[in-house]
Amino acid sequence: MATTKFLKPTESELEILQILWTKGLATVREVHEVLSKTKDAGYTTTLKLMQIMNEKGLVKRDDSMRTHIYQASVNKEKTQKHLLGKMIDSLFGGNTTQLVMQALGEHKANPEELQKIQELLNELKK
Amino acid sequence: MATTKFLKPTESELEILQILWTKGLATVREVHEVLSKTKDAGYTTTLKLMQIMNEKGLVKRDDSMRTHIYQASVNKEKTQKHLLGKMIDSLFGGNTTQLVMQALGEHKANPEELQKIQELLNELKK
DNA sequence: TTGTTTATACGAATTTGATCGTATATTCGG
DNA sequence: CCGAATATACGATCAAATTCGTATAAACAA
Repeated sequence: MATTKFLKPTESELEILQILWTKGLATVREVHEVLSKTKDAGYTTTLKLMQIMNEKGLVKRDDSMRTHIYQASVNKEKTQKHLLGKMIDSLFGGNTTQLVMQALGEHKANPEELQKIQELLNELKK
Repeated sequence: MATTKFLKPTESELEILQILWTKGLATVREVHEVLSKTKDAGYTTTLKLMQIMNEKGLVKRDDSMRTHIYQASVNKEKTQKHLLGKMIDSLFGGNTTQLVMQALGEHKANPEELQKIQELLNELKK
């Protein structure tokens, strides 16, 4: 079995993945357009990043046309899960509850969301 | 007011901060002793890291003796809060609920901890 | 057709983090 | 007192991430 090692995306790569996870398919220009709203970087910088991500296997691309079409090749939930686990270890000493409490305490959620969490909590209590 | 900009600790620095948060005061050797249990690095590497952290203001040290005594100079909760916020933004697109759900779903908590979360949830629902 | 725009490729410079060797000073054991 | 152990300082190297300039080719507009 080809055990695909998890490749930790860098900060910049994560920003690009976010965009690709949202858009599904996108060109470098489209990604760059979104990116440049919050970040100050040239077009070729974004291009290079995405080329490297392609080499690493973080994204796939269709280069059958002049303008290549990119998409994420790593799963969003898996990536979140993995990085979240790392943070729980490195920042909260493995204490998930503490992380949850901090997250809930600090960043307010609306009633609907609280309800969703409540439901999950009910499940877990059983 | 001197608005002290938040300095994002690196992975390695975070490991050292963890140890200092636990120990309170510690020498380079003590930190290194703990560190070397999980990490393979030479003594001078740890020393250098801590010196840099001192320059950055992440730690303070008492160098009135030959063997310097270090302590964290950044607050544990504040640091957790800050980095957690960054992760919510960069990895969960600002959606705190999603992070909480993933954290709870994936990493099991015991009944007592669930109870604590329940209490916080009750508070928030009001 | 011809010049402008838009694309990728590629290489190089820069920055940052991590690692370690070596120099030097101090302390300690005997 | 003297050699071994232990401490800090400092500079150099290495790798990874980021950034961008330039070359070149394709598409487009007039």
